[in-house]
Amino acid sequence: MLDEGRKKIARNSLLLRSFPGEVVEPLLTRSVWHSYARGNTLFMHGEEAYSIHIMIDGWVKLYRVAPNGGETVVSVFTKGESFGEAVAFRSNRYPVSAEAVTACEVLQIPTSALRELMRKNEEISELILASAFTHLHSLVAQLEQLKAQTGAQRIARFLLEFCDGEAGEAKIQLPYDKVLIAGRLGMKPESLSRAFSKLKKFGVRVSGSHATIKDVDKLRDYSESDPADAWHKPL
Amino acid sequence: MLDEGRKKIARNSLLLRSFPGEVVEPLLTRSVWHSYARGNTLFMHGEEAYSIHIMIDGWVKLYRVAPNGGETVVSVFTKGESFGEAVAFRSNRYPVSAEAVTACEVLQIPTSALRELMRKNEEISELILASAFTHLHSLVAQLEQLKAQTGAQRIARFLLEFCDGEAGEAKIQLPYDKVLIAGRLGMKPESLSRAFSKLKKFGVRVSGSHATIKDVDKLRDYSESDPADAWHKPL
DNA sequence: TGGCTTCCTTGACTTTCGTTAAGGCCGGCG
DNA sequence: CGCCGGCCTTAACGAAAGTCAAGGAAGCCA
Repeated sequence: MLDEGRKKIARNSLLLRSFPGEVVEPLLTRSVWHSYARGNTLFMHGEEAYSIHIMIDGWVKLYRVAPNGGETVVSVFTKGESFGEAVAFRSNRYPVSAEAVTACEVLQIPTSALRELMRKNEEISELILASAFTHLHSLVAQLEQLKAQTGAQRIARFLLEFCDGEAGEAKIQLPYDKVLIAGRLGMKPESLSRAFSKLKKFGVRVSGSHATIKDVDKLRDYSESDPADAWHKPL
Repeated sequence: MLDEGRKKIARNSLLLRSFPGEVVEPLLTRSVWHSYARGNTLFMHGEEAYSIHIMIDGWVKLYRVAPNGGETVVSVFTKGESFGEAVAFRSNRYPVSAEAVTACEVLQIPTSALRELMRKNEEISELILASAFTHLHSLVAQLEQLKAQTGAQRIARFLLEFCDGEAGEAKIQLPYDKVLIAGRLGMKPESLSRAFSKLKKFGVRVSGSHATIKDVDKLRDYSESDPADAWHKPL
């Protein structure tokens, strides 16, 4: 069941922490707890959605498989994040599939419980929509990056997301394996490798799942520069 | 003001036609009518959103400008479609900019009117969210296409969207200029040209803003095939 | 320890696409 | 009519990324 540590993470999740305090406990009571081993499927594209998902631990990827067999990673979630809010409103079908990429623990709130709550508490609708809007927003950002930046720049940006506010040197733990990072950034693992080596001359070292950035600001400059200009940047 | 023809289009728009009949008229009365010349800006990225937009005529593009200056077309809307629903819930800022790509007419419903309505009528929240969800869905589809398909395949799919259900031969009017089509599909105009000529051997002719497809099903096959296999497809 | 798998990297080759530059088509206008 | 300016196409080149194939490093298990 739900032990206190897990409950605490759930209460602090991006979605629930904006909820008025008195509604959270009843929601948790009605929620379902699930553990998944690496490689397990949470749900498939086209399935009907009965719950929204809050990550307690581990990593989950949302992906689609194109008619031609190519897999597209849409997003990757971890502790405190949530997905499936948009389908919670109407009984709807998932537009993507979800798979555990590490062992993970997920809290699942039945949409029925949420809808009931929405009816009693007007504010909840807006909060849930705000989450959906955040996802929409991040998809737009992803589109932009994919169209306007080179692979190496996308990785740079990806790395920078993990050093919050730090300046100068930063050490980073890569959160999941490189095949998935490549997928998330829209390229093949081979291209990822090559892109990493390009970043060496901007002060990035990678070994195993550990990366170090010599100068965060310099890397940020690079990640926002025009690809066409990148070659004549001073080192 | 709102003449009857325009009102009719508005009432039949994807958003409003799902609304209960009695609430539509008051909404229209509180709405604002706008005409834009080609090239005019409806709103800019970062501006605060006071209304949602329903297209009555013409075409509007939503786009973002990356820090490095590159423009990304996020989506393109025409008659009967609407955008900006997601920001209507909370007073929020637009995540994209909007520009008229042809002369166009737009109906703008103040978010205040909608919110008032949402409070009175529980169902409306869900309907608006359904719209937002549709957009989210189409962004996911766009991501997938961008990552998993070649330029020529994306154009094929784009063309196929305009021949609804037809089989065999189809004639299509390209809706806007090729620079914008290229942007919408994530490529440069030159690449679009080249891709069009690749499609010749799949029975696609383009001249000016007019295109003909000899065999819709064959083109659909091509658009869904694995890029790696495409070359040994029988003609 | 040795064999095995999994994950990652490298290299050579090919395709795709952006870049640059040049030229064609066409409609407006003097 | 002839000139001009958009808009589109073509070609030549180079950069970026996918494909194919080989090999290295780390971990697991007997």
